[in-house]
Amino acid sequence: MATIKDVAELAGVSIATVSRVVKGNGNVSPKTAAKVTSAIKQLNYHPNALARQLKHQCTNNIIIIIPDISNTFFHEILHGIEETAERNDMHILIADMHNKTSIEEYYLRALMQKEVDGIISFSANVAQQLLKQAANDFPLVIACQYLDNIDIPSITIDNVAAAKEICNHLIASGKKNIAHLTALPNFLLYQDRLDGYTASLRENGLDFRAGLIRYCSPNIKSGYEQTLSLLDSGIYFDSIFAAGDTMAIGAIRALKERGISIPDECAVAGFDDIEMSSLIDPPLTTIRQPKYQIGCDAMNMLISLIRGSHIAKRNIVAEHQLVIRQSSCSVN
Amino acid sequence: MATIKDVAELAGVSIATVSRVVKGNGNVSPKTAAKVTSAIKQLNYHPNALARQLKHQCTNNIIIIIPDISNTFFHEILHGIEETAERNDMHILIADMHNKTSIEEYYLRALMQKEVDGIISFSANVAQQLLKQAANDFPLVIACQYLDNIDIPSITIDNVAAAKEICNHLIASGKKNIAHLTALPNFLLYQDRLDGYTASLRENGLDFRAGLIRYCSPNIKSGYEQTLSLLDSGIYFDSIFAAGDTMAIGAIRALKERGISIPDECAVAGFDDIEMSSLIDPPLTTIRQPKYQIGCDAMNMLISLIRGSHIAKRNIVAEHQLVIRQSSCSVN
DNA sequence: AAACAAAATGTAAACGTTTACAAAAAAGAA
DNA sequence: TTCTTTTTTGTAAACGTTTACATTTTGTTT
Repeated sequence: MATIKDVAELAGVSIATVSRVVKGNGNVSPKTAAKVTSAIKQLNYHPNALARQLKHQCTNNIIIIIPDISNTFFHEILHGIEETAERNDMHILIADMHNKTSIEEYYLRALMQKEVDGIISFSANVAQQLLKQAANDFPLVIACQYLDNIDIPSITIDNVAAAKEICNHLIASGKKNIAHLTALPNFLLYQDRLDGYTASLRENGLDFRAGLIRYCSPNIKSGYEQTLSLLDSGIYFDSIFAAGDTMAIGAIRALKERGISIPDECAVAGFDDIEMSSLIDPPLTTIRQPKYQIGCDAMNMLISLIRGSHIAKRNIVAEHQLVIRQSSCSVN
Repeated sequence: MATIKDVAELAGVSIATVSRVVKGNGNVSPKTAAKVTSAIKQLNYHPNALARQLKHQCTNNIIIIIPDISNTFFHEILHGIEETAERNDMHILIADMHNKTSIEEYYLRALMQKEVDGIISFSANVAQQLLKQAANDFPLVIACQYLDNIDIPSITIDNVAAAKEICNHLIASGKKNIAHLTALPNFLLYQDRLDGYTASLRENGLDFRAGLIRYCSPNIKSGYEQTLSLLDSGIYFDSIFAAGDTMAIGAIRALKERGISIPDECAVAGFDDIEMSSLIDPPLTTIRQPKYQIGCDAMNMLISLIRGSHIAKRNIVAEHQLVIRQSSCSVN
């Protein structure tokens, strides 16, 4: 590997001059520039990024921590992030946790070690102590994750209110026995949605029945399996609220397979409004999150943090929207 | 930001000693270690990763370049990559090109500047010169992309043979008018699949008709639209071979919407065997790529390149498999 | 041709680590 | 106690850049 020194030697100039040529803007005479350029070509020289970053104390790289990249929910958010990043000359890299918290921890450490300029995390699944410490001294934004009263820059919708709203809708449609598919509550947001569900029942004078709650992994297969198991359990229900569209899609598959009519015999509602939800049969009633906008806002927030500029709001609550489709209402 | 110097000063030792304590293995007396540890805590010191990497000349980070992260085809491959990486203490980061070649170029440059230890790219959509140069001196593996006779470590299936095989299957099922949905041929692999299609026609004595070829973006929506446009064109066809499952799924949606029975009036075949393909109605006939294995192999290859060990095969051809489902055969 | 200003180049000190090597301190053996 | 050996510590030179400052070269003005 040729270094700047080799180039300087070959071109017969000082390393400072080489650096100026590489950077482009420095005052260097055309003759010298030509000599240097030729030496660079000849040696196939590439400036070392680490040395440069060390000197500049910044990398222009930022990392997005995603719990599971195959969850399509994140894709549109990523668009928003990517486009905002590009406008600001930042480069984003995605760390797929694959639901392993060790990965989140690793990159939070990388942030504190200045290996990257900032992080947007869609997980918050490590020791609160670590999160707090990272957010305190470094640019970190938590998105789509509720945090129990620690002050970290964040953006999220109001999951409790949204879940309540969609359950109220089911109840208003005449359903009184709502089953709930949720995911393991290591993510607080599933806890929030469960809270919204119970709040809705309570406010409508319905009983909470533990037998109607099923824990899934947040994917189609698991939603499918848990719905079958629910059907086999013999417990009566006339609707399903799944805390994620993937689980809801699995539920629809199971119901159809058993010949149960949707929504008449059993209505289904999801959460997130992923792309597939409007395409399946029947189209899925769900909560739409302003995904693209969340991405943009999260990135803008992070950039402000990196630049040290003032942040108007450290905790943004984005607007959600109830999207009613045929899975919950015959007449639309 | 506290540096190693600050810690050394506070603890009253040399920076070498601090370094030894941080690293963990060095010979340092318990008393000194305690002093240093306390100073580290007190100053909230985190070693600078860039300085460390500069010294070590390696980062343990490798980048995966993906054309479009929302293409589920890549997700299972990523599993293979991630698990192999973890076993080897490497950390992977995903660069989503979002189909912009500028991003691929940027990270190839990052590789040459030693910002990362290696790259696996699922794109090859920049100047061949750049690719060649990068692969020549740095650890780079191209996966799932055919490269026109340049010698770069790679792994791929035989796209021509696979496409031929699936078209032969359609023809053997009695279809004689196969439409083809393909994607813009900036990716050579689509060219390959088209070649397989034409080869199959030729070998079976059927005419190639340009009107049966439609160019899509490789996603559901575009497959849907192009199929509708094909139907509206009035050109007769009795089957569709889509060069990707997402396009095929769009095609199925369009056919169903128009009340055309699958596979009797029109058979459909895809390519890739993504998760959704076995779940839709009717299940999709397709070519399965050994995705997980491709991920493992690509990563292992890259690790060998990084370690400088000998590589048995620089160009791996993975085995594909024709998966026949109901979208092409009523009786299965 | 001398005096000056402007442009081009070089020198050397950073950036924050790691690590050979040297030196000092502690422990063990005689 | 004195001499070795072992353990612990420190010194200083890397790693490959950038950049303030000093110096030299070039060009302009008189």
